[in-house]
Amino acid sequence: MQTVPFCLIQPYEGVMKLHMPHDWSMTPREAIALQNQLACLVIADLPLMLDSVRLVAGVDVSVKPDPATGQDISRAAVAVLNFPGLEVLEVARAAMPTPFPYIPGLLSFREGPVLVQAFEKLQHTPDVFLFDGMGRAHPRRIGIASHMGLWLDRPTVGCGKTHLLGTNAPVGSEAGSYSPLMDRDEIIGAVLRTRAHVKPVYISAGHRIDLESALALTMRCTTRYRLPEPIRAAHHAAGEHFLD
DNA sequence: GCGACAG
DNA sequence: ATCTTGTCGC
Repeated sequence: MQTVPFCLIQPYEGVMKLHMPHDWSMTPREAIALQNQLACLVIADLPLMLDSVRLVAGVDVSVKPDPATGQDISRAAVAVLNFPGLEVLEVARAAMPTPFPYIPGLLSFREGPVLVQAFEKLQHTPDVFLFDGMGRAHPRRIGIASHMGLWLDRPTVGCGKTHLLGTNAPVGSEAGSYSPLMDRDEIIGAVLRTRAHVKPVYISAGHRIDLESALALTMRCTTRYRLPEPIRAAHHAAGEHFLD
């Protein structure tokens, strides 16, 4: 009698429901038009009660050329950690040919498609997602964290490693210090020193969360390193391990 | 025209 | 993002 190795049994569909399906194949000009349409749906003034958070997800994508064909392959990883323990409970992955060039302001059209595939495999329903990139701190107020937040209909936070938009005063040297990130008269995010003696990160509300909650969550997800643990776990999973 | 520009 | 050598420090 044939038996299926237990470790190979994988449900085809996960438990996450996606709420904002739309086509990803479009020109940069059309992508900008779509962003302008979707931006008004983003909610960025909703407090998130951290005491009610049980699961936090980190999201990341790596791009590497296929050794054989040379074409770029995007690999997405979503790591689910318990909170506040920050132990990795699940890692969902997906891969596909990179569908869109890197254009500042249009990152979600490059990384969104493969991320959606990874979201569909999740066996947990995270209370909040941390993204490697911006949320509202974006020219049209809809960076990848906000855009994916609409698909997930769950709280999302943008945590970028470098600057995209906005101005800010110098950030204090103490862990937890931050300066508002301004675009004209609007607060679009904050530059946050997660640890002493490290470069600050760029935090912004993604969707269904406010900036204050995003900052507090980021600090409570950060332990020994500059970046919060969920993102580190996702980055690690998207980079090295690749068996799909 | 020139500089800036998430990952 | 990825490309890459050495180097400083626990």
